[in-house]
Amino acid sequence: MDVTIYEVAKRAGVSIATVSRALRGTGPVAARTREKVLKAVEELNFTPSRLGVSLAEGRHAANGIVFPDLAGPYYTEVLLGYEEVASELGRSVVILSTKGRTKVGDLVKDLAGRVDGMLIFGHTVPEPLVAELVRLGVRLVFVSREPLAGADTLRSENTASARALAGHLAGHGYERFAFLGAPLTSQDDVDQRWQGVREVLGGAIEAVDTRHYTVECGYDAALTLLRGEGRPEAIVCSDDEVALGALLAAEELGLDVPGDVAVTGWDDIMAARHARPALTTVRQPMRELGARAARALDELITGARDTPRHLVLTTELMIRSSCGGHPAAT
Amino acid sequence: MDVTIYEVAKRAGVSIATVSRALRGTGPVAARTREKVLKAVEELNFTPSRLGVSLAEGRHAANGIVFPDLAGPYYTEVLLGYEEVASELGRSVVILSTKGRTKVGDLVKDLAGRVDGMLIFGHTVPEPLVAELVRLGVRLVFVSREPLAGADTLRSENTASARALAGHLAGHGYERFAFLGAPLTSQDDVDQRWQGVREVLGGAIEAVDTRHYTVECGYDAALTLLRGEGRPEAIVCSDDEVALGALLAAEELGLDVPGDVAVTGWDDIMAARHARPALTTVRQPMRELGARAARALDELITGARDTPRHLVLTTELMIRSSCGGHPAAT
DNA sequence: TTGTATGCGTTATCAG
DNA sequence: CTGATAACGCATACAA
Repeated sequence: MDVTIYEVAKRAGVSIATVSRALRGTGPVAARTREKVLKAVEELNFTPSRLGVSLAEGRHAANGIVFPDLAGPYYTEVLLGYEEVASELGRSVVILSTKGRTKVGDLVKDLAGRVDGMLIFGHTVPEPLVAELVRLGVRLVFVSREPLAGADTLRSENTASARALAGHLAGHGYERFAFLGAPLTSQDDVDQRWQGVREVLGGAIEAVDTRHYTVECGYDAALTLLRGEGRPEAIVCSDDEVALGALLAAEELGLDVPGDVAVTGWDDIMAARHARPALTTVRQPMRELGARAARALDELITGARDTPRHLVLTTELMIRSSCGGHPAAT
Repeated sequence: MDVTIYEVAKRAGVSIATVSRALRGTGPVAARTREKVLKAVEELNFTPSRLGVSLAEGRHAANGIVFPDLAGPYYTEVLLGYEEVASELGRSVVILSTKGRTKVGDLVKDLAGRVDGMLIFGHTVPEPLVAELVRLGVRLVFVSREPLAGADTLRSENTASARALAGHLAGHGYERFAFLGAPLTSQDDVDQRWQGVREVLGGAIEAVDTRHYTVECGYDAALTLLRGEGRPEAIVCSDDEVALGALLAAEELGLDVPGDVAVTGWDDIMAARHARPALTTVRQPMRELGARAARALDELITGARDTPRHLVLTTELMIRSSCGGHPAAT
């Protein structure tokens, strides 16, 4: 990456303007001239400097994405959907993980200076900074967060799905429930799920903090829960990984699922279908969340749309065998 | 991101050179002058344009990473280790997934124009292009690949670990083995593992193609294998995910692990420890692979080192219960 | 159809 | 200590 447009121009015996035009087809160029240019480009192995192009075009042709971590399939899937569409649209993606990072603000601002817009997961970024970014005119799309002014938001439906799930479980005749999830910070996905099941189950369900959304944390919390007094008949988990942990805990204790205790997850990650018993869960279109975010960002950046949009994608209740009742196909 | 250094200079009543110096401490600036500049910067909320800085500095302060996919913990872990250290070194990371992508060459070249160097997994990029990148002077570090000239390579030890694993299994008295892995393309990690176990087990082990390194593929392949004639006594899997699939297949068929058939994995992903039975596997320092790659790249880029280095990280045999014999702690 | 000149936002050199 | 000014690499109005 050393040869510049000037060298190409000199070798082809034309001006840099002509080289530029010939390469990007942005203006009239005589067929013969084009050939000369192309030949020179070939011989010199010229590739326009991204920096030069971006500076002149006034755009980065890159999207950012900030996530807390990449543990588990959820963030990964969204990321892949995002990257795929971004790439399709000719945009690179620059990542930023905030896990264990101090000075997130500086990192996010730096990122903002490298991209034309970015996807931010939930409440990964402190609210004041979000406000500042909006004020600075950074194109933003939030995934898994409540709507806010000045940015797109995108999420999967939670409350109604949670109600449906709870209703299904109640239909099996269970009467003592537990909700296993990380700290229920307001406004995020998990909180909405909790609210949903609670609306249906009321006092029959109690929440248990798992600290994190991991198999390990789910396992630990479930172990304690299942060993204690008044073991619940059904455990509704905040996501599939926590649920997989619960499944392991049950097995560890020699409890049959769903015979002794029913377990449900959320997301429908690949492992959910393969778990024993197969996990009843709520399928959320993770990949699509990322893909849509990339498209939305593109609209915002190109100016195809200038008013924020708030979208909620629908989910699907996947009844499998871990919740008991009528056994279903996997 | 609209205010430029000129506006700051004007407001502070100084030249842009002084602003630049005041901000980066790259030259003498009177205390009083500095104050004025800082005040103007504050009031205008000025942040130097990344593009301008990069163009002038002649560096992107960014690293690239190209991977085939992000399915499973392996790539994700390496990526996280990479991003963490890169961030520590003040470098962003821009990603590129090649899965299902046509024109990988163009994408990789574009990426090369956006970063100061990049990490490439195994043989994700066609060899001719690798050669071209090397020729162009792009700083490269390959992870999980055999050494090549002009670039760093980094991998975990495979052959000896595989021999140790095979030896351990042989010590349990098994006599019929199967190796479950994706197509054994030459030179990559899995191939080395296969060679290793083969050296020890010889004709007693046969290879089975799983197409991909996923739980699903492992499950399918193991199901066929375990249903067939001459069921193996031990299945050595190319990685933990395939092994988890094998575990599920065994359970599906009502076979006890390790009673009826032993199963081993590779990588020691989190799920390996939580699997029932806990998976005997070879721990590979995935996170460190990424971290080291970032450091190596930094050395190459800053010029702290100019001759390629080829590193092999050591692994650790994790004997757990899925391989039979003496039961061990998890 | 082609060339000239300017802008894009910094950094850094070299005179004052 | 400070200020012009030349890079850096390209795109693009505007002229010719």
